Amino acid sequence: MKIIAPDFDLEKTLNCGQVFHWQKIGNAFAGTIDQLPISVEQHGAILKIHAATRELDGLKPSSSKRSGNVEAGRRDALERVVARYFALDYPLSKICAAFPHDPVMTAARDFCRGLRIIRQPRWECLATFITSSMKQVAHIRQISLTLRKRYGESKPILGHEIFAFPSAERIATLTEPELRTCALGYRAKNLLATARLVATGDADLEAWSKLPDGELRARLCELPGVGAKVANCVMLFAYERLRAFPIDVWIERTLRQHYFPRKRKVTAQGLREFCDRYFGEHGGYAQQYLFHHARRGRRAG
DNA sequence: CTCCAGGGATGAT
DNA sequence: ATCATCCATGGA
Repeated sequence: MKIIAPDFDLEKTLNCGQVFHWQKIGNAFAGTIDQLPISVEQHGAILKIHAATRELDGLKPSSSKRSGNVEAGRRDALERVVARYFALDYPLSKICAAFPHDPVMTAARDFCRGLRIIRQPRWECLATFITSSMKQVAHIRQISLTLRKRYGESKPILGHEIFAFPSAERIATLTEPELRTCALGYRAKNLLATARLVATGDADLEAWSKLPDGELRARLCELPGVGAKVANCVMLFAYERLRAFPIDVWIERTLRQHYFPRKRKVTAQGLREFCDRYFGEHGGYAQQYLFHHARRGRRAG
């Protein structure tokens, strides 16, 4: 099926470092939206979507009455799932127009046109970013793939086998030595401990969605392996908190270089306060644009 | 080979 | 409150 996706760049959205499991197959990207395996191919403002029919029947039925047309119901459900995941309902042009008007931000905005912050499943996003500490994007992708292949559910799409991210309950059944064989290193202990908290319900990721930003960040930071940076990533990518501003080594380098040139003695706390004040309501979006531009903006390839 | 990566926890100033 | 160190692993 096809859906219209204005102000959207699929490749930038999936390769900007916010999500780590989508695989390029020909001109399409294959992956899962939570448990649903799909492939997506972009042609201008049109997205061509493929999904297995039997998987669609597990989706919630449409609220609009379609007079018992099963096929139409499936298409409607699939369109809603895809549009929600890629956040096609967000007014991207307005968000970008509200960015600060400085040369650095303008260059990033031009480079990242069509990049959207997507709505990721909470546990999947949290678990992935726990494994991200001091890792390059390429290796985070490799860890995600290994976890999915070993402990996730297999889902065929377009003749390829892809895998859903394993549940917290599944991870919680493992031992630390088992997890370490997925090349997680010291992060295995944190992932396992957090999986157990989520599996038992002591950490209720869904209920936390009702908390204000400060309390949500505090709850996330109580989890093993989650500090301010990972918490802000999860808030931005899985809780729709567009103000959350993750500061990693790339962003810190960019900020110091372009916004505080020739100035020593800018503390981490000082940077934090500057980001909150200067980038404001959609700071997370601005951050992601700066991040992607800094990483991929002027590379050789 | 060396350097570094979407950091966090802990302990010492 | 800020700084130093350690933690595993692999890409560049």
